[in-house]
Amino acid sequence: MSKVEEKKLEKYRKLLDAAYELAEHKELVSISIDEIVGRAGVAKGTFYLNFKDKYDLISKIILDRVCKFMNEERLKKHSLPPSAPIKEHIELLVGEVMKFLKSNMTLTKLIDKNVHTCVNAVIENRNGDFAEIYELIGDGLRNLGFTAEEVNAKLYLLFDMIVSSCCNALIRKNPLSPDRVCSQLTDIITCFYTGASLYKKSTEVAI
Amino acid sequence: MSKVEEKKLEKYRKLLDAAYELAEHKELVSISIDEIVGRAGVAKGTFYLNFKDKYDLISKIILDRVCKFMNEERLKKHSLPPSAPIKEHIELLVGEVMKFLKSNMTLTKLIDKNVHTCVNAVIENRNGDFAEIYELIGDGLRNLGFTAEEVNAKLYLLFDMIVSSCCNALIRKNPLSPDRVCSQLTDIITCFYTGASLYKKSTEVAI
Amino acid sequence: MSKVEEKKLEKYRKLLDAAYELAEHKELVSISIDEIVGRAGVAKGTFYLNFKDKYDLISKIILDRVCKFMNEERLKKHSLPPSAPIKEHIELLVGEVMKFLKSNMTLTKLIDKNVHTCVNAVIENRNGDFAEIYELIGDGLRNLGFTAEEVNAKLYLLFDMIVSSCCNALIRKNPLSPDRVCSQLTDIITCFYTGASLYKKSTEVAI
Amino acid sequence: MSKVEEKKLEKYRKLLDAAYELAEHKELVSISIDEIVGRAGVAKGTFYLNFKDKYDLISKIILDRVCKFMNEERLKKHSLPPSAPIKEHIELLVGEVMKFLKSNMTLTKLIDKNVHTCVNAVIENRNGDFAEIYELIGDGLRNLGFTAEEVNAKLYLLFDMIVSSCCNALIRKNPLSPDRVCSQLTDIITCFYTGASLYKKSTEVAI
DNA sequence: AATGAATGAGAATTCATTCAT
DNA sequence: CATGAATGAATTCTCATTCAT
Repeated sequence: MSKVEEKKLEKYRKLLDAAYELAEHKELVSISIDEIVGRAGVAKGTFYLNFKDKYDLISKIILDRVCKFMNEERLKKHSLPPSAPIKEHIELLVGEVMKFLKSNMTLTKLIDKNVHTCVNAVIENRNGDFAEIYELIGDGLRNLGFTAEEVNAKLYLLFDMIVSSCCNALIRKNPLSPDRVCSQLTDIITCFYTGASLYKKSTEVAI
Repeated sequence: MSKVEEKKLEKYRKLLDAAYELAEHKELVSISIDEIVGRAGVAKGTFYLNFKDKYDLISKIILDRVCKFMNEERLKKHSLPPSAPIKEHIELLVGEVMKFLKSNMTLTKLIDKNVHTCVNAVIENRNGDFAEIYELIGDGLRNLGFTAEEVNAKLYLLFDMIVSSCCNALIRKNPLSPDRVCSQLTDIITCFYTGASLYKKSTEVAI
Repeated sequence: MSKVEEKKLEKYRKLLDAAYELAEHKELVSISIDEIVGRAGVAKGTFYLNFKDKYDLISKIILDRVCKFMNEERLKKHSLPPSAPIKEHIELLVGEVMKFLKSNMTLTKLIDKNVHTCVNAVIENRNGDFAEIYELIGDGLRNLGFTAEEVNAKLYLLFDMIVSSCCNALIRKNPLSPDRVCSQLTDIITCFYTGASLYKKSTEVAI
Repeated sequence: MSKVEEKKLEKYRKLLDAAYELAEHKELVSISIDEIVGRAGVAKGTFYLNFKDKYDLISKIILDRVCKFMNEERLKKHSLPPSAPIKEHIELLVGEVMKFLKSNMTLTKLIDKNVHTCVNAVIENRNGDFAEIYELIGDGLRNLGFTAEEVNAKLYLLFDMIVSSCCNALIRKNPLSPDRVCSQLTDIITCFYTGASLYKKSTEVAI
């Protein structure tokens, strides 16, 4: 990377970080571009060299942060042997998503207003440890006989429910606490999983 | 109701409707109070006599509209005998929610940005035909042995998933079409239901 | 007029005058709304209560000023008996337009960039002494046998030439001085007038 | 021309053309240098190597295009024998100016805001077929006994009227259609011409 | 000569809110 | 209660111009 390109990238990062830091104290929507560039220490025009507008910036912040999550050691460290019961894998995933969001409340507030931006970003860019656990759950469903397309659809909706419910619990606490949400989500997904296996078997039988 | 009160209420309704009609063409966030009072045909000061600010107005619009949904004939007309298989009840509910939102895209866009405002409004104010179907599904879970609190938590999360996913499908179409979302949601919830019955039984057995 | 309406009108006038005064030193296009409201001593929002934007303001300034011209005594004072030769009427009109513009260079610069706004404003709103002289010339043409529509077209084009050429002479001096333009315009229009009479006669004869 | 000079000229032309093409969709005043260099495919700094600013560019565009008009075959193709009645020469000139502008509306809009830039450019740089027809009309006036200076003044004012009125008719259509403007301009100038011959004769007699 | 990243002053416009009538 | 003129801070975004490479 040339020196010029490096400098450009540095400014991009500074803007991303400045915005995130400001979002810790105020809603990003009500933070002005002036404040962001002021904190980043760049000229106002530079903002528009990097982002179309504030909403573009928000998308890019979310993408940046969730990519980090997916490579985090945390999923690996606690990770289970692939042979562990599916319920434990679900519990691990749900629990780690919640923990991650809990320790990044600023990000959580951003995601809460942009759930689908986040879900799409995660699924389209999945990699690292997250990708592994994601595939594992998918494999289970595939083994039950669902087509690849059905598996994707189900994973998408389930992951959407996880993200949306975790954010809601952390922000509004209400009507369910984060812990309750974790256990209920695990419950629901496990029941679904169990039911799915039955459902498939009976379908097969029916045929 | 006195004549004065009637007039006041009429202005309140006019404001609500004007805002909703305007939201059909533009994002409500970017509609000014000026435009709303202009279309409603009342003075600007009158707005502040009725609402704290624009966000208060948005909440009241959502509440107003979902209350109408819950009393609609549609749920009753197609309604099944309570003895029908649970899957059919779920299918009916999911299908009718999607149909309602599809024919109220303006409302759908509002809800998409305020999912939990909507879910809370619905669950707290549930009545009419919607309440019946809601109770029916709850009864099933209760019969499986879940505590009232657990039933509420599960219904909340499931309903949140329904609303959130329907809005997403209708607005972004992507990655799943509305029809796919309906069938997948029904699938997931039915599997969950089936699994839940097994889960409970095995728990009981385990105990 | 109520007190409130009076106050509103006063602010309107203040804005019109402030803008005109500022235009004496700078091009109106490069004067900011800030400067205008600053000089007028009203709030910035008030500007937008009165004008759509700066171009709307410019049109209204031109209209305001040319209406004043049309009622000025100057045309009356020197006025000729209607029976005077047409050339003298034309000379008077051209001369007075030039004198008026010369003593209102700020207005002249505005009109130079908006010739047709001005010509339309003048012709549509003509009244006072200007209207009289305008009609007189029109009468002459009508007497020659031109239809009303033809008379209007010719007057429009001739007046357009007068305004456009006077502005050009005063601003660019070049290639013709204001005096040369006056005499040449008078010449051209008089020749046209003379020729028109011949032209019409020969047409009649031809028929 | 050296290779370097050729490349430079090519960039100059690209900028001129890019600006003109952009002006087909938007007012040139509100087109940014950024857009122009973007479309031309050159760097921003290059713009300033070629033009002082945007207004310099506009002048150069007008000059470039009207020079093309003056060499067009169209005037020659339809051209009349010099002995044809003067009215036919005027009609040809007016008609061809209108046709040219009609088929170059983008240019017409530019000229409308810069009538005198255009008129000066045309008269100072006249050549080709246009120069011929221009001289022919001038000769007629000279033969009537006007001095060279008077002829120039009259031609300037008449040509100014032609350009200004054609632009106005094409852009605002109102109050006169392009066709009406053509016939009225021909009428006015022909009447002027006829009247001028009388006028001159009577002056001579008077002397 | 050519580039294009960076600048930052500055312009237009909006809009929630107040308050005298 | 209702009105709507007035406010002016705040915000977004543009853009001509510079200058290091």
